[in-house]
Amino acid sequence: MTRVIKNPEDNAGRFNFKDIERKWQKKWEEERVFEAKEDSKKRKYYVLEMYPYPSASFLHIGHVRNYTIGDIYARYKRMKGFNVLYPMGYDSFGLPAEIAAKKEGIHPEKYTNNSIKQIMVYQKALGNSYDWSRVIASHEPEYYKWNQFFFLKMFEKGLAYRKNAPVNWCENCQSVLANEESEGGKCWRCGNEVVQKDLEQWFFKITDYADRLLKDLDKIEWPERIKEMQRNWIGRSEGTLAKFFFRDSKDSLDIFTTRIDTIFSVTFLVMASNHPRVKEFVRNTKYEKEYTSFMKRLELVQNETDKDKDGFFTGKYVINPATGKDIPVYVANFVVADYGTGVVMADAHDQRDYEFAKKFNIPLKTVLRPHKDTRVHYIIRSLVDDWKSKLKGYQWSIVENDGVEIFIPDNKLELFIPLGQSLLKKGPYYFSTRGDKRLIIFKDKVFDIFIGDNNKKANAYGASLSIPPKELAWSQTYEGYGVLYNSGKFDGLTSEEAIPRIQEWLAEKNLGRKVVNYKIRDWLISRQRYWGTPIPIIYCDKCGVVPVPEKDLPVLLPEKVNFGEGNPLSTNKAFVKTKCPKCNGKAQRETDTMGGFVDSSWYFLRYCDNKNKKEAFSKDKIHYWMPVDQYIGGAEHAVMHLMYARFFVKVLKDLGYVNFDEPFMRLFNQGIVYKDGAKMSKSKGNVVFQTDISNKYGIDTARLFLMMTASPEKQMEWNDDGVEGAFRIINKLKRACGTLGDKADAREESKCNKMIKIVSESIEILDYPKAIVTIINFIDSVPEMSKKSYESLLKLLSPFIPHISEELWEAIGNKGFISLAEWPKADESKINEKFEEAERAVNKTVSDILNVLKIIKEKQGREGEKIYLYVIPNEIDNYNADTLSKRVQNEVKVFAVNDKSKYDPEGKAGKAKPGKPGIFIE
RNA sequence: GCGGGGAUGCCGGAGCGGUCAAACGGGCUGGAUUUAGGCUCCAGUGGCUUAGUGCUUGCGGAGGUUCGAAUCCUCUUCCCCGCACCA
Repeated sequence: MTRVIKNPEDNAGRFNFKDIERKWQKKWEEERVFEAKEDSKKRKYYVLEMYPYPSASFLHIGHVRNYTIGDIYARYKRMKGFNVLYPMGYDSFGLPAEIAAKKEGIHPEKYTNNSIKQIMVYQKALGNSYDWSRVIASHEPEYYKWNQFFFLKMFEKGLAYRKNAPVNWCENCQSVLANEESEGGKCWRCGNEVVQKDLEQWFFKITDYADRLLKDLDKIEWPERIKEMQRNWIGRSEGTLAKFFFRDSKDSLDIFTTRIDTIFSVTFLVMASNHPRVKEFVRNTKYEKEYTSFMKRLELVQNETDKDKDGFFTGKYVINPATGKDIPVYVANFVVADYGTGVVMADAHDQRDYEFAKKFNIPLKTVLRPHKDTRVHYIIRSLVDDWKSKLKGYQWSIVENDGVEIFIPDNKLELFIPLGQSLLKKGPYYFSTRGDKRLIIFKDKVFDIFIGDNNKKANAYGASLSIPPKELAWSQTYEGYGVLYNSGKFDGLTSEEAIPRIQEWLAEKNLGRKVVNYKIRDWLISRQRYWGTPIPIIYCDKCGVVPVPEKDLPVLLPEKVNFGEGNPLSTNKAFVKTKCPKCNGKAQRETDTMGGFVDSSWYFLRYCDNKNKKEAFSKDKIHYWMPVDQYIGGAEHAVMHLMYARFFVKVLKDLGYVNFDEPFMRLFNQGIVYKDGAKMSKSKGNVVFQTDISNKYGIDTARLFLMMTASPEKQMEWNDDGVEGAFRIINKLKRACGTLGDKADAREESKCNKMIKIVSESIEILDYPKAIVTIINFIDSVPEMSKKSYESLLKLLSPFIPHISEELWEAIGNKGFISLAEWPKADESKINEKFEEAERAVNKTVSDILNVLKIIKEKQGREGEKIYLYVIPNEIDNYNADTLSKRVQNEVKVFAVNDKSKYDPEGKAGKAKPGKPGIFIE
């Protein structure tokens, strides 16, 4: 399967990749080429990759790809003259270290330090241009001290608080999880089922920032899908809070709805089963039995998608504030306790409510029909001689001589069928509506039709559409906006008009108000694990919850704890037992630690000032470097790290520590590297290691291959064979080095400048494959280039293949690092498209000649004879004549007629006349 | 169900209204060089065909807009990703 080149280094002609890599990596380090210094005169650029978890003691080519994407950008910007900050560090707190500790009997700290040491060796072998003097690791007290510091600041402001709440618990990890970490009911880390538990936990009040987190998304250049995920997660919706009072009581149930326009339709309420008041309602009533059996049923189907509607009557009645009528309160399995108030008003204009009502025989009342102006128009494309008979049983009338308007009483839906001349061609035909996605058929007939939002458009599309027949059913609910009826004084209003009016009306009566609701929940930061930042809180028997005074920070993570006996920190008595900072009395420390996403919420700030002992970072340095200009990382953090970090920065701004709103101005999501159709993983055994490739071909080859094969944002399939292509390109580059000329001709200059232009533009937007392809094309089309072009070429390539570029840069007599050389500028005045045209002409001529040859040889049997070929000098200059000769393997002599003597000293060509093409055969 | 992204040769992928669909890489076929292999170089690689610088198709499917569409519009099928009974 894998083709192995025996000694690639021999083939490369004296290249010894390993030596070259070591040589330049050493030089870069010794001369501190990539260390960033604040310099107010220089424009800064901050490139950052999400800092890795140092668990793996190896790097696979997926890692290599991720790091290379950032390195290329950093190197490019550096050569462009920016003061580049490009750091690396480690997200070193977390569960894997603890698991390894348990398994192998190594202390997590030792395990982590070893891992970091190991991964650093591999990372350094990549030759990336990191500023290694700024390394940070979040498990170090110098780092996590500031987690505690910021926690205390947030505690002061009420942004960190403790509450008892139902939380996500992962049995496997033995810890709670944040909402964001529970992915579809599974633990994000281990995939274990997440269960609900009521626990007292620490939260950060991210909900206070929901609106800003949403609005500021417009300020940043992120992939749309990530922004969209965040928007969905924040889940802002404007609606109404309405009060439903109990009969003869001052007590009420609050509901949240976005569709207060349907309030007159509300004939019952539904509550979430775990709503705190449900138990109270049914206690000691005949409904308690129903409750118990429902809860049992619920558990059984908990993890099924598409559950049937289920629930029970609570025995309570409330008053519909609009109609004044008594309506029953049910518990239903489709109501989410977490969203809104956990109580929903139910009516005839919601599919779920409708189904529920049918099942429990609750009466329904419709109050909405579709808008006049959103009336659905149809075209029948078929020839319907008997169309009138099709409409039998429906109420219909001809409108304005060009259509049929049909009224279906049950559904309050009007259909409009224009009868233009473009219709009535061929069958079959059926009806469907757009917008609310409902489809309608006439009896059992199927109509081939198209829907437009107005008559004219429907006509325009009409002839073109064909919708395949389906078994269609008309759902009984109309869920869209429409026109109100059965709604008292609001009759005749559209939904859009009615919503604010009803809100006002309810507000006047103190029965409701306009509200904005968010889906996002507060960020649960407590973890019942050892390997994390201790939460700096003390519980005093007298004073209650007391923050650890700043001067006592950091609260060090105790070295000795027992694993497997619940919360590890609680097993260290000396740690737990402490004195109250306020009253000096007996007190206990908090034994939960902070989740790792706290660490990663501000690490990018610490890079700017990683050695600061007095503060987390100095303002001056932060304000010089921040925000991160280009952030690179996986999409899996869309609503976790990327949300938390944004929140954290906003908090820090409000606390006066930073002066910007957003941490990452541009975000880039790299794609995943697959092998044999699956994500690389040790357990699947489909891992291609960094060293597999770098030992054989050198790390530069691996980089080049990874970058040229697929756009960085795309997922890619690793293919061993493909590496050789990249390897050949490097060899070609090396060969070109041996034939450098003094001066470039106009053609070369044109091509070179064009290359510079395209490559620069492509790298700028991280379109690396395009940049590489452009460079390859240049090498192929100018095999013997001038030294100047070659130097430009090397510079353009150096971000991709830094070691080899340095080596060749030195080999052709340059001093200093190409890594610090100035990025070439394209001189657009030198670019001339006529050279491209000439090339096209050559290509065409080549195939012509080969065809002619074929004819002569095969058809005329004149093999072995000497053939002279003349071409028009305007189109083919001497360079291209040479190329032509080469490409047709010297079987044919090709030359420009205006330079006959040079190519035809014997005068054999004789009669060729300039300006006239011809083939002369001797 | 909702939202986002896709579908192009044997494969990975360019092109994103016209001047050239398939750049570039891999694979395959033939040739040159070579003791042989590798490396390197050249040509071919959607289909049809009588030699062609010719014809004809062809960018998931159907239809439309346009003088002209892989590219824009409509619908449809399938795939990937996210959210999911969010009122």
